[in-house]
Amino acid sequence: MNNKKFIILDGNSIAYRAFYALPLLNNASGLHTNAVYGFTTMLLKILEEQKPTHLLVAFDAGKVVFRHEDYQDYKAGRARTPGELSEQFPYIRELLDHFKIKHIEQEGYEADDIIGTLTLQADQEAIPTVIVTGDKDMLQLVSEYVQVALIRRGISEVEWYTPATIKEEYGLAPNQIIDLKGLMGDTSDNIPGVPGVGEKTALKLLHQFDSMERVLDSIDEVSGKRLKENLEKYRDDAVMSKELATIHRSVPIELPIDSLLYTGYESEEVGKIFEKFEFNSLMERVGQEATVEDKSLAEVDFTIVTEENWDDFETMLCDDCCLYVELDGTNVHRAELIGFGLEHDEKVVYIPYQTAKQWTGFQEWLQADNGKVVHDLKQAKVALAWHDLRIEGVALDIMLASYLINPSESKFDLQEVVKRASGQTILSDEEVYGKKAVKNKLDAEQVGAHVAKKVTLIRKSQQALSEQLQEADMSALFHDLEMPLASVLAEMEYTGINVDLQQLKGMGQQLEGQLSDLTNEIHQQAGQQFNINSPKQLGEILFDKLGLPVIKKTKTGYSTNADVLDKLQGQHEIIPQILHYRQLGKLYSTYIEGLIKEIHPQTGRLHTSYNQATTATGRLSSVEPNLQNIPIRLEEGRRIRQSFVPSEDSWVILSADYSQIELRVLAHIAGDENLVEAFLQGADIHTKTAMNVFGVLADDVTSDMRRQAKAVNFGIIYGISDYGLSQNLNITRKEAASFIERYFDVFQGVQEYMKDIVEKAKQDGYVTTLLNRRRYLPEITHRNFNIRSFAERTAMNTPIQGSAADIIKLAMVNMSRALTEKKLRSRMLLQVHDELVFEVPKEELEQMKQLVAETMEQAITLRVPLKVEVSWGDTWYDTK
DNA sequence: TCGGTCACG
DNA sequence: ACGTACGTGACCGAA
Repeated sequence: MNNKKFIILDGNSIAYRAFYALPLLNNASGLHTNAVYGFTTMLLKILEEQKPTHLLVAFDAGKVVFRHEDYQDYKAGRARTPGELSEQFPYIRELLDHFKIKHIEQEGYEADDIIGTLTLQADQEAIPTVIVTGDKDMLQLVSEYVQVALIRRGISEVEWYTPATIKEEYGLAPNQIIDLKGLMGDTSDNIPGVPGVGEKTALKLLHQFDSMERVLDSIDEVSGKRLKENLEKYRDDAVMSKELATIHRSVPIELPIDSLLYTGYESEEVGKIFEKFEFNSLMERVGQEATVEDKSLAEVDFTIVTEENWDDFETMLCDDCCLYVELDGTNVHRAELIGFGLEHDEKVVYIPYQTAKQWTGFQEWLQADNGKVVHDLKQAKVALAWHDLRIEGVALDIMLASYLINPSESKFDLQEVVKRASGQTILSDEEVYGKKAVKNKLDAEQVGAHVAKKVTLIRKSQQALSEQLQEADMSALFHDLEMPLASVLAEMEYTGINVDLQQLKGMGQQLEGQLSDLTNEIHQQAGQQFNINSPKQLGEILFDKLGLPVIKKTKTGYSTNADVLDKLQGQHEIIPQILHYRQLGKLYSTYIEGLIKEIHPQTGRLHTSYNQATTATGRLSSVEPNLQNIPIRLEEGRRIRQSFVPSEDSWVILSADYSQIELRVLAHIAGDENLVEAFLQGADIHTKTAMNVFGVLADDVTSDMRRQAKAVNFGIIYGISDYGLSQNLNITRKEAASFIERYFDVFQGVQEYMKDIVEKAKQDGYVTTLLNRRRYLPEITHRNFNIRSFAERTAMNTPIQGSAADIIKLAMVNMSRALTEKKLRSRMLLQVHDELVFEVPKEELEQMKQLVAETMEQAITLRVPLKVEVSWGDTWYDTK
């Protein structure tokens, strides 16, 4: 019986991981703490989850490591440890001392070798042991008693390795990991390996021959001429690489595992060091109180307005008020109105809905043009509309202001917005009302107290937000675009779009039949019943039972997405059936059942909610239901649109979409001569691109060339990478790179733009759209290549996507005004990023076709014309 | 609650 | 040190 648990941490490796995964944190005295912080969170996780009885942290010694004696270039390729990291090592040791955790470094040896030596002891003494590291090489030490916890995805996760999981992932035993590395090398340590041998080839060889030595002894039997030559030629490198990769397990240290007994830390001691590093957020985890300032707002004095006393408050109904509308329920179209919070000159009242319904003075004030300040104007407008109330005259919506100031924030509910603007906090609705919204059941006193705080904080946030808008030069964008748009959207949402329920149900029945047939056939072909909707079960059928080749893996197992299944086409008759099943299943669950559930009981229509403060680029999004992703690309799905119909007889659906708006915006912003010229000529842009990229005349552009050119154009908009394009087109990276090169040869202005915008983002820390919408990109200077690259692509894409969003928003505001001015009965119903959908009485059709096209095309003047295509029909499906 | 998948621009 | 196109939301199964 052995109830010991020995954990050994690879100190350098964890610190490295933490350093590169986290932004450079500073404490008040300017000390960098990100590696220390990351190390600490990992340590706490280990202590809490694993409860080790014995514990040690091993570090590399700062001096020459013995491997250098064999191979001068060992680790030469690796960038020198940055000063910001090396200065943190002493602090990590100090931290460990406060935790009373032993740590060790041994002159001339790496942490690997110390760990190798100690785990050998653990093996011999049969002590269950875990190595915590970010270094895959350590997998060679795995055994019956020794597991590796490999740090993944930054530092947020660990993946556990036992002999069985290594077998599963690589088909190798732990000691073959060094053969693998000998053959394939490791660029990060500058271990050469054999040129042309990557992980795939190395694994194939090892599966066939078992060890690197056997591979080298049997080169004759290896398939592939080039491979044979390389193995022969770089034989010595392979041998040396394997030696370099081998962890030495006989470091001369006298350190019995029994001496590493860990009896835990003293909360107070650890608290002291956390205080030094300012790890406030971790205090509670070690049993110390976090010394955070109390920023919560004190109780606010308020009065509940009733029929008896409302005369006393008439004077508050004036020009300088903050207003908050309290709802019960999350869906605004089904929500109950609870009451109103009103603030003027530091006086606060709470007006229960019942009172508001009676108080005509208040209702008149609601509609008056008196410069109210609110949070979420659109929500207020829609909720009030459902209760036959109207609100007008709002000058400032603090939610929208906060969104413009930084659209990348994750939340814009009142609590978060006011916290950012004023620094003050109040309880969340959930904390006040409990999990389910049951505000009706709380008395007016309790609800009033909460609402009074909310409206008080709107006031406290107002000024800071206005100033920040001004400083960022976004006042015009705010007042002339986003604020009016909120009202336009409110009307669209409240209007809703009519659906033909019978039509939907009919399609549903048809789909049910097809799905059940498909299910039977798939089960038959699989030879057993299983849940086709479960990627896990499907993976087991396809790859374990039917033995199809594994194309891609996910974190949790086999990948079975459409890309993968496409590559398996032709290998088994089950594949096309599964693809078909997936397609129909999606239609049924999301677009038949899903939409039917959302039909409003009172109107029989679909009332979506647009989120005006969600996307980082300035686009809208649509929820409950999402009407911005109704199928169109495949005919079977497209028919869903047949159930989107006008709400009155002899009306039609009219749809207008911008043609190539993003590429036109790019042409304008980049000022690229060729691209501008192409649009001025009215050319088919994808054909034009194909001509340039493939160097052929218009008549010689094949449909396949056009398809590839189209993908290149998309790639350009997304911030192109050769890898991304190669994935999309299923071509090699080299081919993709050459497409891109030829594109940039022709469209040099575009290339210039891409370079400049990234440079500008680095300078300013943000990028902007045509209407000065801003998106911050702090990660554009990140040390981690991936994170930085992502920010660079975002810098290229956001001005394009965001400007297109600006333009259609502008068109919507103008269109709404035009409808009112011209007293038209037509209604704007939906926005789908580059498309507007209306319902139109036939008498207005001719006028509307003109008006919509003109309004959208003239929304803004660019170096290139904007083009709008208008179509109409009896259903949304027929607008093509 | 999270990850995989898939619908849209 | 190290994986990828940009921006979303809904549904399902598995934990």
